[in-house]
Amino acid sequence: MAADPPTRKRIAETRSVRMVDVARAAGVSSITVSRALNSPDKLSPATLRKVRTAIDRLRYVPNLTAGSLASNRSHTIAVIVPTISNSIFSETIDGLARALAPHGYQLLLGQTQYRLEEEAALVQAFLGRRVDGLVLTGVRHARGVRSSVMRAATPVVETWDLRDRPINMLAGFSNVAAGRTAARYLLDRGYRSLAFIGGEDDRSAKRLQGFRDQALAGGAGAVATALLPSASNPAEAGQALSRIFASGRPRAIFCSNDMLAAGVLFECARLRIGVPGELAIMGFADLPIAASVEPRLTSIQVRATGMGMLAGQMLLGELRGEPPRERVVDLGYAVVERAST
Amino acid sequence: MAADPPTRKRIAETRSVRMVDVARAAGVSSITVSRALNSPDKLSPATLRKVRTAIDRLRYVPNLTAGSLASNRSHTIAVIVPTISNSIFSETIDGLARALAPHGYQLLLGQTQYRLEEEAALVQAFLGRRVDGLVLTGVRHARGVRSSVMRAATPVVETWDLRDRPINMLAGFSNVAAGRTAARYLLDRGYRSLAFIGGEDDRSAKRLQGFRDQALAGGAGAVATALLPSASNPAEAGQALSRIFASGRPRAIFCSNDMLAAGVLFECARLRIGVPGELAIMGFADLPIAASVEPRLTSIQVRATGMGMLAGQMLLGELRGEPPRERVVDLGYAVVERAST
DNA sequence: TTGTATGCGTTATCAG
DNA sequence: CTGATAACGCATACAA
Repeated sequence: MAADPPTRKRIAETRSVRMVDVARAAGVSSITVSRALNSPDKLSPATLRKVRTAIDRLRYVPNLTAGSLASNRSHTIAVIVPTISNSIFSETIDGLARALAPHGYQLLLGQTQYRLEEEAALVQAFLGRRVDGLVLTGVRHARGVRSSVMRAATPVVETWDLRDRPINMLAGFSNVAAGRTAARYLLDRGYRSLAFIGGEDDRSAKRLQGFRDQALAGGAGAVATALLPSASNPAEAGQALSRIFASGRPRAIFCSNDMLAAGVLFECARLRIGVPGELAIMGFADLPIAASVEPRLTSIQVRATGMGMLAGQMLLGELRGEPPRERVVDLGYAVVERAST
Repeated sequence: MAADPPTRKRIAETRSVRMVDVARAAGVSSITVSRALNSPDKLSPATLRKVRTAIDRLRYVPNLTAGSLASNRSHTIAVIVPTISNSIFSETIDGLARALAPHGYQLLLGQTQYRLEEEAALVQAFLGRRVDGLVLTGVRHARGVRSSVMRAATPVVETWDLRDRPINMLAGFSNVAAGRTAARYLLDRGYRSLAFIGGEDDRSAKRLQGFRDQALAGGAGAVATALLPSASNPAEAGQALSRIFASGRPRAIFCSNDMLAAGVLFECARLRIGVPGELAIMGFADLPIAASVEPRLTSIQVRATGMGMLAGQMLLGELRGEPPRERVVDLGYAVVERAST
């Protein structure tokens, strides 16, 4: 009893029920118990019943650690994200979890707080745990990550960005192209002076790059820019707006995350700035909140959940030994036009 | 090389580098390598250097699965939440991860989708993995959960609610009392007809219960109520508001989550309903968005992150063998008054 | 400070 | 369909 130290001690000293104990109770060998658990169809119904009865009676809980060591399969997938607090990533994790759960795979979670060295340390730790697969965020990694993963021959899926030669597999989209599309969309609607609010991370930087390139190409001037450390706090985005206003009044603003866009929208409400009349706002990711605020936010939809599910399916396929049809899947993105632009 | 099937096969057939290999290369025994990894201060500087050189040269990655089996310590904590998509829970997970990371513990994540049987299955799976600790959401569990956990003598912390006799430890607050406080707060400000929008889960139900009890005791009539399956989608909250309006116009509404409160606020903007002039809105959890919307939301702050951190500290203490000072910690809650009421 | 012997609980292999 | 035996790779206990 965990709540009761003396009792607990007694139990801890009692050796826990093992497979052989079940085997003895059922009058079979321990390998038969193993099969009852892992491939029940290989046993006769009678034996199976005996074993299951013994398992229930002894309340046997198989030690999966021992199983992992023996079989060299941990039935564990690790996912590494910058932070779980940014809902774009929790959506991806949710999708991944949903894809894996029916197959009995468990999820190990690691957060880098947007620091590459942290990612490298996590990868090392997860490889030590002999995870069966790895899901990474982004395509830029600390040196050593790529080679460690490849040496371990662990299947990996990179997400949330695109490139030609992934470590192993990739399910993502082009952030640069998405940024370009945002600029083109705004330019097409006649907005000439543009601004950008986003995070400091690699992917946000790429969206900015695409946005800026297209703005220049389209004849708009320089893009007023504010970069935030946290990347998803709406209040900070509101403050960033003031900083941008300090050096001029853009006609439209693109935010690299809907939470930031929402923060900008709320700040406009406080400042009595009409949206989209005086300032058009465009978000990114198409989170639930984008469709809920007033006016509803135009956004770029990126299928965060789908990315997680696809990553899961790619890993499962690889683990089953099926060669994947495509190692790089570009899930694309789509402009969702609403009232804010 | 994961990207290259033939090579991969070759590597898979090559036996991976083990501790003995490092030991041989360094001219020591394997236990010395083990100590270099786990208790380096017990080795002479010279030996330590030799071993580390060998580790680097051979690119040795310790097999933590084998270590877990031998030491009966997995350095793994499992956390089970209804869903990671609800940011109140991702905050708690974040706090937990932050508390554990410096101590080398990894996090296993399980989602129940608000289903108790799912929780029971996850607990079973995690106990099989011999996690060193378990963090559960809420105090209501499927039958068998309590006894399984106690039999395994695995430290466990329940969160997000309160009760006298936890399975083992608890870091939470009283949802019933929080609901009462919300009602009292609104009644004190003269709002007489009250409404509630929340989820269908146990904790939301308790907030409603407290809210309703206090409303009755305070002389307000029946509480118009809408229960949502998803518990955190702002658009659904907006629709729920219409349903409530169908049977009358409350003067104030309490939402069991700030995301829902925000959705109600946005719907009011669309319907041109003044907040708080015509309808006062009160949220729950004090998420970042509460302080960002216009008008800013009055909310009940519950320290979601702190709950996770405390849960982590309680587990770490227990794992170090320190008897906890308190098995039940009530983290309380606080009304954060803003412009929406 | 370092080493030896042994066990952790399961699954793979091969045999029957 | 069932079983005997040998790994799996590391840590603990004890010894030197």
